[in-house]
Amino acid sequence: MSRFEHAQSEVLEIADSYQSVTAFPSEWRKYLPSDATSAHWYDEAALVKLVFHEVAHARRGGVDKLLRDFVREFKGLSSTQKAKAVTDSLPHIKRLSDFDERRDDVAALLAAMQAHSDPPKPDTLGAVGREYMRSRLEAWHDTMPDTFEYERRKGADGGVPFVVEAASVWTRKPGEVYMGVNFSPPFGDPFAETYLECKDINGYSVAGFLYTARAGTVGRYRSPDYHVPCAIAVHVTSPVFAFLDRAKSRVSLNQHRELTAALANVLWSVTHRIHKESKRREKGKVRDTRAAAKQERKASLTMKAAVFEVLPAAWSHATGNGQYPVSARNLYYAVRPLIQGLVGQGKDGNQQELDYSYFSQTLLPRYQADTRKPLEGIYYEPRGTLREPHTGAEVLLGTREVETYDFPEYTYNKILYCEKQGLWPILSAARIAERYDMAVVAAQGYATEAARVLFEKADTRESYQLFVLHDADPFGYNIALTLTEETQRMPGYQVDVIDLGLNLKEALDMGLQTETFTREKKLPSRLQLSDLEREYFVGKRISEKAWRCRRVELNAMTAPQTVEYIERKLEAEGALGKVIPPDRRLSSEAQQAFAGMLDEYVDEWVVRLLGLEGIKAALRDEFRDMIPRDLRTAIDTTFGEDVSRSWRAAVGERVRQELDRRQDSLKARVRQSILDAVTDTRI
DNA sequence: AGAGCGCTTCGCCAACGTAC
DNA sequence: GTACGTTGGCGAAGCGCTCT
Repeated sequence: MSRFEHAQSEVLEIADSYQSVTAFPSEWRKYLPSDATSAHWYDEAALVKLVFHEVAHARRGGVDKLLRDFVREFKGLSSTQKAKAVTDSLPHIKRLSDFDERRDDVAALLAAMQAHSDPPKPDTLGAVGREYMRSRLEAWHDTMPDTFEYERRKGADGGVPFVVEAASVWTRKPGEVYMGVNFSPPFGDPFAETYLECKDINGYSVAGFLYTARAGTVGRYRSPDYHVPCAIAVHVTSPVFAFLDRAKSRVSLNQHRELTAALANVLWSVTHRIHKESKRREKGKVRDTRAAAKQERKASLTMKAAVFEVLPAAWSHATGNGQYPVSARNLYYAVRPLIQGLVGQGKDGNQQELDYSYFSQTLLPRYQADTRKPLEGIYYEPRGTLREPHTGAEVLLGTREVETYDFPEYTYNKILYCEKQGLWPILSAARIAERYDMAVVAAQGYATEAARVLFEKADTRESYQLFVLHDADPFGYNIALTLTEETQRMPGYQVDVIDLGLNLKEALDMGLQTETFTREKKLPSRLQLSDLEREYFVGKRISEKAWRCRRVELNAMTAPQTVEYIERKLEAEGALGKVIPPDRRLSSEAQQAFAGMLDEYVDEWVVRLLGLEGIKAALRDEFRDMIPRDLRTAIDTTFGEDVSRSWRAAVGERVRQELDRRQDSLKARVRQSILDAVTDTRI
């Protein structure tokens, strides 16, 4: 809504609330529409309008006035001598209808009439006056003593006189604005679109001006409660309003500089004390609210502080005092209700919410770093998998899994970290892990803490060769970097990791396809880039904070290319050979294998020689009645002893009971069967 | 001229967002 | 899941304006 429309929309509201400040009849001299007007109040256009209004009237059967009579109706021109002097200057005009042929002569008429009469003084217009305004304002409001102010200005605007007066009084309850024009309440606000300005106060319409002066009382222009409540009276007397038709009035007043300036002036005079005091109170108010907000903030904690404060309790609650292992997410759910009431309100005025990733990725690690002791039993969900060659074992890279993982002896001597999980099927099919005795970590992007703990262990406590495979883009490079060097989250971490690439130059030399991507962040600051890499990764700026860059992804290679690439790089980087343990281990392995295999061999031949399968079948048949029937009772008994067992276990146990009970006779029968078999001459 | 106040600037930190 | 750049709010410090 424009300022104009805004002002306009207030007009009706204002009009409704206005009351006349005068009561007719009254004792004051006042200008009435029926009073003679002065020639000085007209401009040419206004006089033309008046003259031809008379001419039109004559056409419809009215009197076609003599010019002389018309002139004498004006203020200061009623004497016959002055009228003669005016008419003499227009010898061709007898009656007003004569202007029909000579429209231009109206200007001459106006000039002559103005020349022969004095401009009327504003005093002739009269004013409501100080005492009357005081009595009215005090009658209508509960006012504060010694706060009444009154100001009057007289003047002329291009010869048209005016009197403006205004009064104000401090009230106990918010007051009103009373507006009068020529001793009458105006239809609308005649100043609605009039710009009023005095000193640093300004505004459209009286209400707007008063609002800026912090003495607003009407509708949307009402000042806030902490301002000085007041009532204002404004009165303007001027024939100007008689000449302005309603449609034109509001806009036209902007032309009346003297009048509007005087109006703004008297308004300023009667409101500047209110203004000052309101401003003073406003400052206090602002200070108070600021102090209150500050107090509020002090009373409430930041999210971080609140989380740190409740973490011990949340931990106890979530883990049952350390009884159970609990994921970071579960701990988060324990923290959430506890910080209620500790943290303040967010920007939207609602209680601030704790974001899971903020909690788990920022606050929880920082808390543990600050307190220098990890929260017992809290683990992060695994992400990524380590696959051992030969054994087929898979290790999920989670906190707990890595903690309990023991490197298998003489099984592999290399670990490859691969940024892309999708590469695993290719590596698996190519049997790279087995051919190089190399475990493969298939991950997604940045390594988890667990993955890096594993690497640290493999590098320092054991002596594995570590490799990383990544995209030829800034983030791939950074992933490789964070696998080697410490980060905020893992201070002190330092592991030798061999970078297999993808290196940008190599990728381009291989003729791999590049692709473009949009970067909306700075490059990771720790990267050391070659000129070529800088050209590709810095890219071209396409907007305020976006760059168009190029990269090569691992996926740009075909599967055979990938395999060939990895093998080539492993050779080039001096990958260790296959795992071969020392002599002692070799012979102990051989002994173990020998013993194991011999045992198997003997077992098998004993079974065959004695015909054990036949003996077993015969005994099964013979002791068939040992199979228990009271199975449901047995299950009930077992469950009663230990509810964690299964029905299968209960049945098995019952069968064993029966076997144990009759083991002597069983043993005897087995013994007899074997003896029979041994004495059998067929062996 | 000095006190008091408010505005601007700067650095810090919590929190968020974007990238993998 | 992790890394780290960006944002936004706050307080401290410094400066300048206003008022007395």
